[in-house]
Amino acid sequence: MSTIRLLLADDQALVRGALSALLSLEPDLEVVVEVGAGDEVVPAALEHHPDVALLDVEMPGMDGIAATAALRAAAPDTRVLIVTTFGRPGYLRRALQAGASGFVVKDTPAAQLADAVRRVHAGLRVVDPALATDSLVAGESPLTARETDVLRAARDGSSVATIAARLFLSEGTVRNHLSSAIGKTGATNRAEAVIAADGNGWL
Amino acid sequence: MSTIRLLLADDQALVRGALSALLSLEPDLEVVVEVGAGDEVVPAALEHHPDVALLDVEMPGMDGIAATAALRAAAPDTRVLIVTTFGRPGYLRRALQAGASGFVVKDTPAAQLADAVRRVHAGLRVVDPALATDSLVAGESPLTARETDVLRAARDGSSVATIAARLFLSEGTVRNHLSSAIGKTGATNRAEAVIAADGNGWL
DNA sequence: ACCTCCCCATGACAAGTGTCAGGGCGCGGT
DNA sequence: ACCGCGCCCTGACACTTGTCATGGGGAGGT
Repeated sequence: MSTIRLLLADDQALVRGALSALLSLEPDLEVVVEVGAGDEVVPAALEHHPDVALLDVEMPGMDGIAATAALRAAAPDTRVLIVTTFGRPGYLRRALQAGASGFVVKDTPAAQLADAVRRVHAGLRVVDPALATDSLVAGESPLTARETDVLRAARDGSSVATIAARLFLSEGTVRNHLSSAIGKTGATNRAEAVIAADGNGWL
Repeated sequence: MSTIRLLLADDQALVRGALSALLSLEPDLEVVVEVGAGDEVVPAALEHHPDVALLDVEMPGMDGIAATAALRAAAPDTRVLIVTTFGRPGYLRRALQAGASGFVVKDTPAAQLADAVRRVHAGLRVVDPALATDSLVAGESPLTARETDVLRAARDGSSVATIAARLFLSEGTVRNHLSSAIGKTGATNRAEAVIAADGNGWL
């Protein structure tokens, strides 16, 4: 049986190189290509035909979730394993919806990573069990599209006026959306709502 | 000449293991102990006498800066190389003040890490050049102790009343400190001030 | 002794924010 | 045809927030 060919995507070069070194210790695994941005994933996959792609969620250009969807469409034979820092419940759900076969957070023991890769390659699903339950309780985002937009625009501390200008809305509308989002997130406050929604991976 | 003995501290097990694998590829480097929390650094160092300690800044328990200071006091022969995700200017300055010999961000090429370790071991200082200039322009925190406290308490989106209660201050005083911090950070707004100060590593 | 800076506080005003009731438009499902 | 829901808007009200003037107390430097 031949080796499992891997694509590695992470924006931090040091982590990327380190993971590559770690995985290369396994005789049945081989890193065939490394990239540092989401939009390099598909071209690299088309050129090197990896069996499994390890993607970080936080990346410049295109994030790991979008890259997953793009990769599934362009190279359906390549399975996707998400490897990320943050165990945001929403990330897991969205990653699986986008077609990922596995989801591992970066504080799982190093020894398990190679196993996860092999399982994904074998067609199994790999999901952090603790995270899976969190994902169920947190569920899907209760926010409407517009509420999400407005909240996202509020992340940098912008005022209502600025948000309204950026989204071409009236200030009153922005405040209504914010108020509604605050209610849905159980916050009392714009800043709290942003933190809550972001923590659940809803933004 | 014998090998350089390394201590590795990072809260993400996967990254820790991966860095260990990467460094172990170098014949002159040897990872003798790995820890996942800041307060485990000193005990581990006392037991294993590493030549160089690689510390992450963001860690549970004690952060990498505090761990650096503690390590310098407890084991002066061990040199410290900070390896961190965020190139916050304030981090660099505070790390060097705490006695670190080097400062590397995680998106530097993997090949350079081993070099950085060797230089630190040789007694040289290793500092990301781009970061060094940023650190100069950003400089030291202009915030007073109290302003820092208040801003830190405001990070989670708390209201003035909550902050005041938590810090045993009057609401008016909290607002004065906030207003002053907003002015100093060039923000127009509490949320912006938090982001700006945090981005500079002042919190 | 004096000055400066930080700390804490008060009171008052203007601006920004969160909430609510109301109404119009469009879309999809019963 | 009707209803529910998301979206956009208005106007009004109460509350929070940011700013400013002002003042007292303490620590440190000249």
